[in-house]
Amino acid sequence: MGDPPGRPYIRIIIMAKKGITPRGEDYSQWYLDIINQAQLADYAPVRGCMVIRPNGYAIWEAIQRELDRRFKDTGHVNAYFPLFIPESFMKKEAEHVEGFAPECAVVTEGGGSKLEEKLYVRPTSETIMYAMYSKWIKSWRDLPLLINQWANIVRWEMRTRLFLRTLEFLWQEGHTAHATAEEAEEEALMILDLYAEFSENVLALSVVKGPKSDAEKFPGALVTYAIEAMMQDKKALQAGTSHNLSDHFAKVFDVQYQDREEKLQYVHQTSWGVSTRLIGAVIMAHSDDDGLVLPPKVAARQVVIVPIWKSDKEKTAVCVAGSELERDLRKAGIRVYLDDRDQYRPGFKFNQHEVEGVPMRVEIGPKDLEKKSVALKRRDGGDKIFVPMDEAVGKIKEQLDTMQRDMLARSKKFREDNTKDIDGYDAFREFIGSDSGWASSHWCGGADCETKVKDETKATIRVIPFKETDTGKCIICGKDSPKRVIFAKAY
RNA sequence: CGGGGCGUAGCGCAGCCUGGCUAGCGCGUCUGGUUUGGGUCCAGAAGGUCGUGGGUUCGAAUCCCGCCGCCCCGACCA
Repeated sequence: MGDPPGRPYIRIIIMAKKGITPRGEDYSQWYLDIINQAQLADYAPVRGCMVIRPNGYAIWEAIQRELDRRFKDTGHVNAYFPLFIPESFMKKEAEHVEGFAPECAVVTEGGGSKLEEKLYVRPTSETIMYAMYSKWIKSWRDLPLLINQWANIVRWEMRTRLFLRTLEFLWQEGHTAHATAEEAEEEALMILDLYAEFSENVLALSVVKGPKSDAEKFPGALVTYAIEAMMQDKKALQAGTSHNLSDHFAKVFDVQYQDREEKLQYVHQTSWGVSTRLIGAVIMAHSDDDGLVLPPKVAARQVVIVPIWKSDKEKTAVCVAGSELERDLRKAGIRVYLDDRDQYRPGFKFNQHEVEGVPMRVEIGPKDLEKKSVALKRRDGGDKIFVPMDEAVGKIKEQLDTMQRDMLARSKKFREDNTKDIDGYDAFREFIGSDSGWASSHWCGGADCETKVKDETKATIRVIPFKETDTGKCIICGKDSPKRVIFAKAY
């Protein structure tokens, strides 16, 4: 990998601690160091592909668990569609093919001979799913159809980055069909809210909701809604999207139903997804120079108990106390691990669990036994606190809840503090050019103005916040603007 | 695809400029002992087609040419 230019000496000294480059020195190296040190992922033998290691996959499992429950609660069911999509399917919807063709992997051979029709490895599953929907949907009684699938997909990206952009990634894609345009719009917005609620309450990631500009919308959609989050380097990261597809795909895949008046109607559809990119978002939003910091709700291990001893007699005593606490915590529904490995010293364990982002550490040593107390340390900062042994479970639970809330509050404050109303194009260029955060600025809605900003500053319109209401003048062309939009550099 | 960097033990690197005899170092791993409230210490051990193909040379990790791969930055994108 090599040293970055300049200051090699300083880097060695700073890095000596845990092999993590400080954020302030090199943000993207810091991100990679966290992933490496916390053993979240590793590079695969194929360019642009990654192996998600157990520590990283556990985060994905938590995301799946939380989201899947929410999908089921709102009436959706899971299914699985094929990885391969016939070329002809991909080419049916004009915008869709134009948007995805350049980044598709295509299979031309199978079983030793050339295929009659090429097979696309799915970059998303609209086409193959809707070909099936066409068979399944005949009557208004078949609607709405609310299907989700957990799958892997492939997009042949030029430049990749662990979790944020890899050739293959894991995601969920929901695909629904409705009788009316209103119902489809309602579904798209309901899912957007679901994503936002999940993002804030589970990932502790504050987000801004709203539609995308036409330039940023999904190929084939009528409108794309998104939730956008701010990373610690003040760049934006799209954390989830929900599309109202209108009847665009229904028309090309002939998804029609007979309504109550016996008339044939096209369905109105939505699709929506979040991916393993969210793991990257969690890492970048919360972690620090000492390693990974995870919100308790996505941590595989929420609490680690580290017993401390000198003699064998002490060892027995603290381990008994430790396993009793472990049992009680587990009974209280907390994911806990008693780290009684005797080949490592406590200091080593402290560091390891900090690097790996375990939200809370509990220390039990001879002094604690004497005082009938335990020491608690939150991963997101603060001093060690001592609590009576018989109150430990309640206190730990309370601390984890507080930590979850504090992390969201910090995420929200950071985003708000670094989002500024910017008026005037000179001020805007200065603001974006100095990587100062998100610019909330007026935009007339014109594609030309949007393109100009992108070409000249690298910033794009991330989202058109629902919240904004005040009118003004477009910072680029000076024409009337209906509302402020968020401009930012993005991942 | 453009710019930059790198490829030597599981990982991180030195050695290359100025060719030479047995290719080193740190971490990790293994064995034994010692330690345990913030990354213990000591002793010993295992582990390498120097990315790959060719060339120059008495001799190549080192010089020359080709190829492959990976990482970082940019254009494209969840």
